This record gives sequence, structure tokens and C-alpha cells, in this order.
Amino acid sequence: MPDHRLQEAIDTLKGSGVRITPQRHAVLEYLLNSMTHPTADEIYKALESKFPNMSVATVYNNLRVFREIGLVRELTYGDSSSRFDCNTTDHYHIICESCGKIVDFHYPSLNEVESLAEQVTGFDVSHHRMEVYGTCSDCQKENAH
Amino acid sequence: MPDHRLQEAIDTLKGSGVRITPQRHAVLEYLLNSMTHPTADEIYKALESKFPNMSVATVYNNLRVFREIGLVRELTYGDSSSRFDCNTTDHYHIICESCGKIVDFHYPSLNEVESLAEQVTGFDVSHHRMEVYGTCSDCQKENAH
DNA sequence: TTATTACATTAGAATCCTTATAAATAGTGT
DNA sequence: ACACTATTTATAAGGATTCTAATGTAATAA
Repeated sequence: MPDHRLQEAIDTLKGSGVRITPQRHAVLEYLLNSMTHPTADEIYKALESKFPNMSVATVYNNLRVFREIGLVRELTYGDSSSRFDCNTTDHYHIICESCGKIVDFHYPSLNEVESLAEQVTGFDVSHHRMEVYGTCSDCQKENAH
Repeated sequence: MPDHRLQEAIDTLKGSGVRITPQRHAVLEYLLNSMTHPTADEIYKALESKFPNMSVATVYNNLRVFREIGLVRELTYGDSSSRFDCNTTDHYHIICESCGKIVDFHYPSLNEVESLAEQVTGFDVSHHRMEVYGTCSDCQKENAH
């Protein structure tokens, strides 16, 4: 569906001297089409049928390349494995403590916080991170039983 | 120093039917006194001299108990291991991307964000988390060379 | 006190996620 | 098509955390 996003991403990669291999293309395409925030292993399993010989290291390698170029963000939540998000527009996440679901939500970026932190601490601020935790409506219903 | 906090925590544990063993007491005390946000391994190493036979599993077990009771919060930053924080006072963290230093800073709690997220997503919000990342003044000087 | 029970600790193995290695493979620009 | 070099692959290695089974210890009841 977002063919233009895929093409843009490929152009960005090429512009940085990154080769477009079939595996790389597939990982990128999967990430762009997925609304969830998949783990490396989920991506690996999803592409297993298409690339039976692909190594899990390839998935990690490509995710690292995408992250370094700025195409994806790596999210480290409480659970064991990292999740990858290719939605680079400014948004935050709310995470269900019961089922682990991650939902996007938008909020004006907290620039004030960054500038205040900079003044108070003397840091040179690069970015910030914020998440909200709670129980999603599905799990609220579950728990009601 | 915060003997009352330690005593309160112990009372909370006892109230939940958790036994106070020497190792458990030591882990709890260390966490309450530490201004940094130690990893399990840091706690393990810090208590090594006092408890030469303590297993690293004991540290993990106790941290899990404390977390389940709500005495500490587990924080996962980008790096490999979790950090543990006695989540009592409201404050945020700013983290140096160069040396890993974690500095506290205060900011009015982002209640608006929580309530907006609640409305938009239908979650029942329990808490949020925010950190600012950047380069501390020491590392800025280093880099200037 | 003694026996019983349930909870804790220990040491080490096991597991999971991620990265490193080295050889083979395959894009890309010319 | 060639040469150059990035990439993939399979596997090993690494680190963090959890599991297991045996042992130890605190609380409780008889």
C-alpha cells in the first residue's frame, strides 16, 4: 500500500551507498506495511516462507542499517526483545501492561522539557523518549470477569 | 540514611508475607541508598564482599519480588541490561549518550499527557515514563579536543 | 521441642536475544 | 562482463536473565 514510502526509503538507502538486496527489500517492505511494532524474530519468521535460507543475522544487520540511516526507530520496552518502528513521524506510544500491545498516539512534542533539561543539567540534548503505560480496553474487559 | 524508607519497605514486604532474609535486606538497602539506577549485576558485585556466596539468581529473584510488590520499577534503556529504581519521588532522568551517566531532573508531572492518552486510546493509564538524552558537559569538553 | 511446611538461596545449566566471525555470494558502477 | 566490496549465510560466541534441583532456613503447629 504505501508504495511511495517504500520507494522513498529505497532512494534514501541508495543515496547512502546501501545496496538493495532482495532480503533487505523484504525486511523494509514488511516493516513499512506492518502496523504493529515487530521484533526481529517476528520479521524473521514472517519472511521465512519467502526466504527459507535467510539468516536471522541478516534481519538484525538490516535493522541496524535502517536505524543508522534513520529509517526506523528501535524501541526497548520492558519485554525481552527490541521492537522496530518505521513510523518516523513524531508520535508517542502507550503500552498495555497486561497484553503488551503497543498503540500510537499523537501529542505535541515536548520541546519545553528538552530546553528546560538542557538549562538545568548543562547537557546538550539530542532527543527524548516518553511512553504511557496502562491497561488496554480489551484487557479491562477481560479483567472485569 | 533513609532509614524510615527502608523500614517502610520492610513493613510493606512483611505485610505481603515476604520473609526478610539477610540477602533480601541487603539488596533492598543498597537500592534505597543508591542514587544511581543500578543493574542487577552492579548490585550483585556491590554486595559480593558482604555475601561472598550470594548467587546472582538471588539478586534477580529479589528484584522481581520488589517489582511485583511495587517497591521498585524496572527501567529498560537502550543498553543490554535493566536498571532498577525505587520509584518514590516524582522525577525524570537525563542520560548521557556518550558515557552513560544518568542525572535526575525535576519537571512538573505530565498529567495532561496521561489524561489525553487515556481519552484517545481507551486505556486505563497507570503511569508514564520519560527520559531526555544528550551529551553531558564533561563529554562535551572531551569531544571538543 | 520437634516436626512440618513453605519459602529462599545456591550453583550451575539452560534459554533467549543479539552480535561477531569467516567464507561464500551477489549488487553496482565502470 | 569485470572488479570491487558490501552483504548474506551458518555458526559460534556473548551477555543477561530464568530455570532446576538440591539444600538451607524461617515460621508454625503439635
